[in-house]
Amino acid sequence: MTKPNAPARAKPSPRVPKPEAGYHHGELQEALIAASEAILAEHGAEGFTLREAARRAGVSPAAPSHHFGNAQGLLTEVAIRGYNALAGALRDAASRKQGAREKLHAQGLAYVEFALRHPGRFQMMFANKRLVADDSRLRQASRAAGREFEAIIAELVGGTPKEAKTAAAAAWSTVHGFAKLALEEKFGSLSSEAGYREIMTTLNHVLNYLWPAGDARR
Amino acid sequence: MTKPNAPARAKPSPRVPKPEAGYHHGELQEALIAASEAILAEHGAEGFTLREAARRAGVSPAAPSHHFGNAQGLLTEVAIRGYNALAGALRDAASRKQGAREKLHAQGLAYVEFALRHPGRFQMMFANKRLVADDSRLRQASRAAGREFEAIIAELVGGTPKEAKTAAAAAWSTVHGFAKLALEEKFGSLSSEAGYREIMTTLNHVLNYLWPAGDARR
DNA sequence: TGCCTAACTTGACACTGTTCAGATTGCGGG
DNA sequence: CCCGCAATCTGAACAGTGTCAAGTTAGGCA
Repeated sequence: MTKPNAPARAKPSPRVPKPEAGYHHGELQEALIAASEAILAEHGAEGFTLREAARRAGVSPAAPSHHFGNAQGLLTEVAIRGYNALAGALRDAASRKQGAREKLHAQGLAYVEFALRHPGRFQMMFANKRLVADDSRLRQASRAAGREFEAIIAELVGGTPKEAKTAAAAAWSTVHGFAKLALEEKFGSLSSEAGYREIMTTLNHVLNYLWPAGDARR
Repeated sequence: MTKPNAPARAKPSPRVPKPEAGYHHGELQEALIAASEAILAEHGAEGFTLREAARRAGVSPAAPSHHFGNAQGLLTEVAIRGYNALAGALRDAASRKQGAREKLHAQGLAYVEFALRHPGRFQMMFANKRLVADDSRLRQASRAAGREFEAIIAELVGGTPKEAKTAAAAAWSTVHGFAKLALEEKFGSLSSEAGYREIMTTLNHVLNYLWPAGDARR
């Protein structure tokens, strides 16, 4: 029950080894990442444990070090994928709308929704001390996600690049702060789906307040 | 060298016991809280350890449990004091200015300054999983700090209580998100005083952008 | 076929938070 | 004055953590 990869039907492709061999797991990197994401989903960022990830992947506690160096290395990989998923969600949300303001609102909703639906992963993405903070791929993934914002912002505010940068910082701060405060239950309980929806409508009001329709700063 | 309280000169006041007696420390609660705050200041929220706090207070690792139950209890006390300090900083900042908009800007700067000057304490205040999240005194302290915002916001936006609540959520989200992102170095390095000042001017731009002088929503 | 090397295990170490029985202390009541 | 008792703190233990060095296995290439 704990192993995520039930051998429903052994893949017939010849080069994929059986996932449960003794030594030589074969796909340990992927298995460890998947296990880590499962732990984050189940127990949040504070509940992650390298040994538990190894346990779920069916290997000894020392095995991950050969692939990721240490726990920070593994979590960095998880965070990179998280940023990629976030960037995808932001891009998706914007692509479904027309007009810069509508795109930005949709991105804000998508950002908070991502945070509330995957709290552990989200918190870990922004837990610099638990990651290899200066990893170039991590920084790149983070900046790529940020650029999804900046692209829409530039479309919305026009103006000089400096103005656009300010507006992007403002937008990111708003949705990030809202997500963080919501996750700490500062806007009410999150345990029920009703509470979740209430918080999302509060977010809608906030976005309408800070980025109104006929914005003179446009 | 690790003990913060060097017995420079034994206080002559009769009722204060010597701080280094064997059993019966006398002021253990305060000593543990002070030690915890020192650890947070030196090593951040991730660096806190109950045993280290006990060590600095000159006491066995089991001693704190008699006063705070467990590590969460001690950290909850630290967080309460943090919220009180934050509320004081917000009140101070507002009291130095005239006009609702100026007060709000000053509060925003004070909020971020608090976060950047005391990162460990700030992060711990919002680390629900490491605190007794439903402690009534903690909730009260948190709401008291929030009210410092709401008071100014109500003055600024007027309108219905619902509008004021929306605006307060917007303001808190903005400064909280900015502080969190700044602490994760998403706006540049924080290691130098120059970087710190640059980030604070960015915050100024953000505040001017989101709450401009001649705000039509006022 | 045989061997080299990457992949993984084993066992250990220094930590962590928490529990529990017992030692110590000082305060209040006689 | 002093003595019992409750509050306070210790010491040792336990289960669990991340990481390292050294040993073992097996996949694939010569």
